[in-house]
Amino acid sequence: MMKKQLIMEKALELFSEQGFESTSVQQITERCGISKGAFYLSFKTKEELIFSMIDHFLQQFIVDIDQSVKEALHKEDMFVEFYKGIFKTFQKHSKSARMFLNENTNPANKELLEKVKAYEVDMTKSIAFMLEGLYGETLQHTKYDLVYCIKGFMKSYAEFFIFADLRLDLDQLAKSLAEKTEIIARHSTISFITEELNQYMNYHHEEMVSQDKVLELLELSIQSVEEAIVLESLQLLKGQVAHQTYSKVIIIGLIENIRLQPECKWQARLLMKYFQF
Amino acid sequence: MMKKQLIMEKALELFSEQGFESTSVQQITERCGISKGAFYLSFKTKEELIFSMIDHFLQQFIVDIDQSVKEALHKEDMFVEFYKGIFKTFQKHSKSARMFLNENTNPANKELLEKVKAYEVDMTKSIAFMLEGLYGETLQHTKYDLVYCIKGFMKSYAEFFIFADLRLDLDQLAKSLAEKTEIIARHSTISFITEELNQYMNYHHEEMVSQDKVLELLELSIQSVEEAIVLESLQLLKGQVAHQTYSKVIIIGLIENIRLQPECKWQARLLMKYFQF
DNA sequence: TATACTAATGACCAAATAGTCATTTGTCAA
DNA sequence: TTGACAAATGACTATTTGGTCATTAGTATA
Repeated sequence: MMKKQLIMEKALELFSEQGFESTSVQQITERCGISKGAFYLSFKTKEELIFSMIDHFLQQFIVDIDQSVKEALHKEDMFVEFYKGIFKTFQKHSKSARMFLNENTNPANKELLEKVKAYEVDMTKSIAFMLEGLYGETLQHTKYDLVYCIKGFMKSYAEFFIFADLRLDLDQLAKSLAEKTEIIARHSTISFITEELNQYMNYHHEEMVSQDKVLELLELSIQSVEEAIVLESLQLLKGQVAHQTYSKVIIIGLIENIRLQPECKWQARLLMKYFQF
Repeated sequence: MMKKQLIMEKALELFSEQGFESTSVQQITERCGISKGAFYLSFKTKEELIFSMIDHFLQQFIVDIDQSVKEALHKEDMFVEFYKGIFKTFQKHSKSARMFLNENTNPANKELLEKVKAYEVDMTKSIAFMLEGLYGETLQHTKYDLVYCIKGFMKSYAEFFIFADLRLDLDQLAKSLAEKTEIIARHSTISFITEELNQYMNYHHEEMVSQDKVLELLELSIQSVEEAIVLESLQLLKGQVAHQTYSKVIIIGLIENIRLQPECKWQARLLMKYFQF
């Protein structure tokens, strides 16, 4: 449905400018050039719009961050690549990023906060995964602190991307932060965040990957995808989620088939989680 | 006026729970146990309340941070002391901190954003000042990056204080972050934030210290302070702001007289700025 | 007790809010 | 041209919002 897309895009602008609470449905419909009734044909309530938006935009955002991690992994200058990817994502999705940063502290709505937190946990885990890839066991007890340092760097330097419209030297920034990250990784000895504390802060908020949820999302993709191979892979995967049939290697292959399709990136991610690969 | 205090305190609770926009005057008056009319005897509008609150609570907050810096300066474990002070402040003013973090990204109101940003700039300068004290010129071109790293650490670890109610080992946390900070200071060579970029991000938002503003705030203190020495110092300082009379050393002495009075801490800070000491 | 004054109340207002629904418009195939 | 169906409209409602003001309660002085 094209209308939904339009509404979400214009709403994102308004939300990133004013926040959720101070944006009215009226304003949204005005900016879209549609009537109030038309809005309620696409979304049952204003809340439903907000939740849809969080899923829609933060999924894109997280998938890109994930991609940065994956591409950076095992490269010579892993952290440089990582930070470059991160901040490119910040530039590309600056409106989403702003909304993300705005509303993840503002607990006007408990459920909403949980949802945003869940995405942040996702990001946290991506970073931890990257560190494990590079340092293996050698980092062990300072790992989580390093994760929080990296997140701190991201949040602090995000200011430059989100609140000012500047031409910035991304390479220089990435090099600068990569150096700092490596230095900490190599020299830091005193840790604060224990395994347990990390568990408490993260797993606590983690979103469940339920069978129903996965099936629902797969169905959504199936209806919007055209390409034959992708479509068939999705259908097979849907069958697999309902009743296990194929072996691990086949499933991975099927996920690989859909992974690059823009509409399926999140589904691919979720399936990996669901099958615990 | 006692009513004002009561309203601001209860409003702080509500704002830190729900944010500005989703808190109504009705809710505030209910929690205070007063009528709607009584509210408007203390504040002309809801906006005036918000602005008063930002000044009231963020001034306390910044003064405490400042104090942490001052007390830490030149000590053996400067950074440990600094971080300990910072996070104690976070615990003590957790509601203010939450409001601060909530609303400094949410530009529902431009003026409000400017005000909150101005306080953040204040904090940034405090940290820069501390670094200058410790490293002098040796740090020069990586100084501002270090400031942003420290701010990043603060923001990232603030999560533990503001969104969870945990018993935390502050000493361990302070040691851990101090070590990281020192490591970066000592080993980092690649900088990103130039003098100019820092100027652009900070001085841009800096709040003017106008004569009128200082006089107004001094008058406010004069009316609320009882102690003779403090009161007389305030009056002399007010005269001094209006027409220069005394020498620098005398003025500093007078500021010293008022500095420890809780109601005057912010005034002391502002006077130092105003006279450019 | 009578007077004067301030502090506090809550019914009231206009404006804005999220959400509804009878009606109109647009677009097909027959 | 007609009829059937979906898409879109905007006047409407019920509720909530920030803010006002005639009235009342409380208190101190004469």
